[in-house]
Amino acid sequence: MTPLPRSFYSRPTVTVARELLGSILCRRVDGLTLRGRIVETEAYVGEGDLACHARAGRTPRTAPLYGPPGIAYVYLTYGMHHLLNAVTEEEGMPAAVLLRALEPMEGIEWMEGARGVRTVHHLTSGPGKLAQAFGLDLQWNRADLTGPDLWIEPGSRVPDREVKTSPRIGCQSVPEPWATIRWRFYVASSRHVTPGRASPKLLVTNPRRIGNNRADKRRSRNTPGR
DNA sequence: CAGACGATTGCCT
DNA sequence: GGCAATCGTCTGT
Repeated sequence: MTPLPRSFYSRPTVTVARELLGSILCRRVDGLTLRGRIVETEAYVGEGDLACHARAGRTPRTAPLYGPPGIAYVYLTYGMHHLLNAVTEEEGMPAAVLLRALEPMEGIEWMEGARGVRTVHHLTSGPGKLAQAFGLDLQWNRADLTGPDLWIEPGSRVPDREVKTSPRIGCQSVPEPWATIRWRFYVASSRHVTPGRASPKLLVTNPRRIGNNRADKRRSRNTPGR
């Protein structure tokens, strides 16, 4: 099929994150094509976004974020998981869309071999899982997403009523408003979106009780800055 | 050059 | 729900 053109990525990152839902991530490998429908994404937008790696400016690791739109930004996290991003906006503007979940379509056996699992709903339901299922590692950093080895092609458009948003997963420790801005996009009806992790104890406090008990009131008196 | 830290996952109780 | 795994990258000495 025809890959999405570079101009697709050369737009506001939040728009690209929304529009990538329903598109198909593809890789040509071992004489076959892997395909998965994108059902979950997150936008990371520039040095001012304190959840974005570019918050520290241009470093050897973040350099691809400053590169041309339509290339891959792949990095290793927790020493073992690779995460795949599509670089967006014009060259020089560090921003990207993190691919968080796919629905496997083609090459499922190959993905199962790469993942070491056979349960299809655990194959690509997470950013680390989908990179592993597609055999992507640091060697794919800066790879051209307009093909011919790795590319994203148009799928069927996901209607607005199917698209939901939430804060980005794993960004709860960054300063506001970046922790709660709803820059995660996912297909509501998909069973392949990530379940997400339970929030840390202090953040799951019943909202009706925040600031409504003695301990909280004493705390706020003693530490007015918080 | 030592030390801290993840845009996560899977296994444990 | 808790927590360990594991290493590239960044920071500060």
